[in-house]
Amino acid sequence: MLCTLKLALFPKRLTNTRMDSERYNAREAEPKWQRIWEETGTFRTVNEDSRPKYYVLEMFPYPSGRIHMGHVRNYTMGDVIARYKRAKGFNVLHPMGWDAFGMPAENAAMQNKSHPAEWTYANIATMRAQLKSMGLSLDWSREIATCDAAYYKHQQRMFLDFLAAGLVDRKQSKVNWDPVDHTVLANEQVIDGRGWRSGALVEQRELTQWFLKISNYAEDLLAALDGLDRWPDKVRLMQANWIGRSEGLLVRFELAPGADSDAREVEVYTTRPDTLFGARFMAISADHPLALEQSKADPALAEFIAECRRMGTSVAVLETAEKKGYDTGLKVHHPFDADWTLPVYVANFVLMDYGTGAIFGCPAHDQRDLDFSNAYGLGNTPVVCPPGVDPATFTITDTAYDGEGVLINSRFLNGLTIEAAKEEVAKRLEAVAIGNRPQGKRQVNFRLRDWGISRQRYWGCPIPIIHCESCGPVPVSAADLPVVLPKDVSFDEPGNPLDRHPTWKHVACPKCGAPARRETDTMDTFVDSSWYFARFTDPWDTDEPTNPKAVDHWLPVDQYIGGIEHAILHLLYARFFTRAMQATGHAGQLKEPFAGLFTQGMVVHETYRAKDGAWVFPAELRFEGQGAARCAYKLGSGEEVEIGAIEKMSKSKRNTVDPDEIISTYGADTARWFVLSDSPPERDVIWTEEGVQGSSKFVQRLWRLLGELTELGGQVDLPLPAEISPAAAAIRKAAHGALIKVEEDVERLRFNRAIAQVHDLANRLSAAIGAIETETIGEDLRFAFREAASITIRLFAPMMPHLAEECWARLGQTVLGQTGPVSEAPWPIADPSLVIEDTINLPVQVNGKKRADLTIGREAAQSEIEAAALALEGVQRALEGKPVKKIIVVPQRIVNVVA
RNA sequence: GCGGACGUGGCGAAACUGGUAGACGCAAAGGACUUAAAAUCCUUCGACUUCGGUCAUACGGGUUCGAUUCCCGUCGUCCGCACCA
Repeated sequence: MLCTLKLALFPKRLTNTRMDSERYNAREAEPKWQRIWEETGTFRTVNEDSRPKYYVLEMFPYPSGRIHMGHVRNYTMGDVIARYKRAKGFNVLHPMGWDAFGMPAENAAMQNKSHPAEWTYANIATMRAQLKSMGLSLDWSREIATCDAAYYKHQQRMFLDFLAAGLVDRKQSKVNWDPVDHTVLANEQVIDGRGWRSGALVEQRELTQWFLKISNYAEDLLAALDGLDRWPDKVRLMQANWIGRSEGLLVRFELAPGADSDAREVEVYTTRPDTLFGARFMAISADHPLALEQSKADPALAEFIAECRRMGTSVAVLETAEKKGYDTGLKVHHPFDADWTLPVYVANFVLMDYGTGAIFGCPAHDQRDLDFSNAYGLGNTPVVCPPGVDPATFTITDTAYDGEGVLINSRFLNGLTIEAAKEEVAKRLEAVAIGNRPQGKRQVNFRLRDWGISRQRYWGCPIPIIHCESCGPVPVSAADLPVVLPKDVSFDEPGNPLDRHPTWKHVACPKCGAPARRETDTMDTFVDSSWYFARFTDPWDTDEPTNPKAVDHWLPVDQYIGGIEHAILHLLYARFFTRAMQATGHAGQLKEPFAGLFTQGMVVHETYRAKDGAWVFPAELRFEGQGAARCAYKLGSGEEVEIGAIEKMSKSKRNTVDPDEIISTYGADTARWFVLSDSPPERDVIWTEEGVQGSSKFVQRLWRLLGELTELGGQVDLPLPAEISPAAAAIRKAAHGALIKVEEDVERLRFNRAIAQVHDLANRLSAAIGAIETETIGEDLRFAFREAASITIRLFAPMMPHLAEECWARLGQTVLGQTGPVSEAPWPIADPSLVIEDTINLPVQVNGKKRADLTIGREAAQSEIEAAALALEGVQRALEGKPVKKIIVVPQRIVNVVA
């Protein structure tokens, strides 16, 4: 646009017109190549192929409306890998789909009176076109959308299979209720006491829910993390913490006689049985059956329990909440001493859903117990004495001791280490029986809870269950799948439209035929994304969710790429689903879904704020000055706005840059190059206008450089002559050296380094061109130029595929025998011998400080190097006549003279 | 509170397994070309310097011939988990 306008205004600028025509025109070239790739099916992948497979996958997007820069970064990285692996001879699977169910579609429906399906499919169409304009090497023939009945019918089928396999549970439980979205949230979806999507403070409610029994696999999900050696340690650690394994002991405490209770005992779970002789009280949860029983005859206790329930579970509440308790008057016997009784409190800090909902309190060695004990005057008994402290004087007042030590005040445990004492207690309590059960039992506990998947929403996968008065919940028969969402729904009022639909839920019981009612809850959308990677391997199968042959062929995903925000939720669910699918015959031999995981950083941008506090888009601003003096002004009014912190691009802060605008202004290659260039891929990248312009300039520079190389390379493709000039050797060295490094960097996903290598190569080739006299170009130089052009194009082709195609096509006009697009060309083969030189440069240090450089034969003997190093002027000066003690020569690296 | 990561020029960053600290890019300064601008090309670019060097990888120690890299401590930033018994 700008160019043509200029030409119209200044028609006399003929020289510039010529210059303009020599510029690379991304706006013409990019759609052209995208069309060619599509028409020739360049990136279509066939399952039956003799080449080794490589499955590269980026986390599929939610069709929110338009793609953002985070998508551009994510999909560019995946595309570089896909294109590189394709060039390396792999049969690459690189599919794309849509995580299409979810709340925003319903919110949009409420606001715009449009149907969620309409909204979603329109967004998919927009975003598909946007992704295509990025030039991604995707196999669009495998595209899936999770909101298609063709997809979710398989999900319903797997739900039924999981149900039959005992992997589904229906139970009443306390759930996290999001009062804004009017739906239940899984534990994983509650962040700091708030809904992960709505940000609303989560409430506790009792509801009957469907659960997937992820806790069945807790042990395996934890243990298998060790084998995921191509996952970031951080993610593995986060998952391990989330699963939260602990080894402990179940201990039964008998109720002392005289208690008015049906219960005979209270069981506690402890990881510190060694501190049993430090016990001062027992505390049970407000939801513990014994507490509930006792409250029936004790109104004060009932009130206390109600108070506990009213208390929120948000961080703020928990941090400030006092440790409160209510003495039930009940007593329990100490397991090792029938004459020793402990009072039983109902306490607000004991959780019903961890362990047994009851603990014994050892104030001396647990801060929380100590706070409680001090508040209620229960005292404490130190039983672990820190090393070097006299047991006789060791006391605890305000700070519990939870470190290492030796047991004291503990009868038969005295003198033992903590570990030995734990073992001794376990052994003794296992040997004692109460009734026909031992008093103690070792138990491994997990923090991981089962995955509640019921959501009171419309736009999700219907749970294929029918509730019958007499038969209970009855699975829909597989032949009746899919249970399709009704289209005629209204979003006029809050709540679940499925539930208030006039006819949809009224069906006959599949078992007895009596009138019954459909389950109106739909599945958590994380279910949809827990198996899509498997569906991609054969998305055409209409009968089965997956084709086990295709699953076994393609999976695990060799390289999965996405944001760190999915470190627990999606990645843990997908790992669980893989196991559940395997148990039900849907996942072949697959153990883990993602062999390699990479979590990329975000795209961040400066924020701008007007005087009235409103956020301003960068596109609405012009900038003046630099550094501290840099200012931003609104384009229309000229009002100065405040330049704020660099933050994640977000619509609310208006610090976004629209990929479409960047692509139409600079081209997709520029955008791709920029998001890869500045920062390491796992770190955040700061989007700047200068940076994009830099990338754009480099696109033009490569276009010119390759034009020159192509021209200098000549018209024929003769072999390399025997006689090679130093200039030609230098060019070959630069090209092959860069090739070796780029290959290594791309393999290790260090795209920023790979890009630096391409820059460096361009600098070297420019310098080489500048240094030669055009008349003296011999066949050796021509060969070197042709070779350098061919290598360079293929090096940057994964990052900037359109530019590469244009350069490749131009080169193909001069070099005989080169046909086809660069997207189908093999990766160049490096010749390492070209990079090795006869003489090397060795830095020489004296006492660890560099004093000189030594240029010496590559294979020089140690004695030769030592003598030459000592003879250097810089070394002699630094030695100041001091005698040399020894000389360290690290071959090919460094010489250090120690004086 | 528990667990983890990180800290390098004006900025984004490199530096392999302990071996020349700052590759590459951005920004900046100077120059060439131009009536001028853009674009392009060339040069400079950690600090100090008596031009020999000296000091520099958050700070303080240690190991080593040699430390951005390994160890200990301090400070700071970020992330995850959090009444988990």
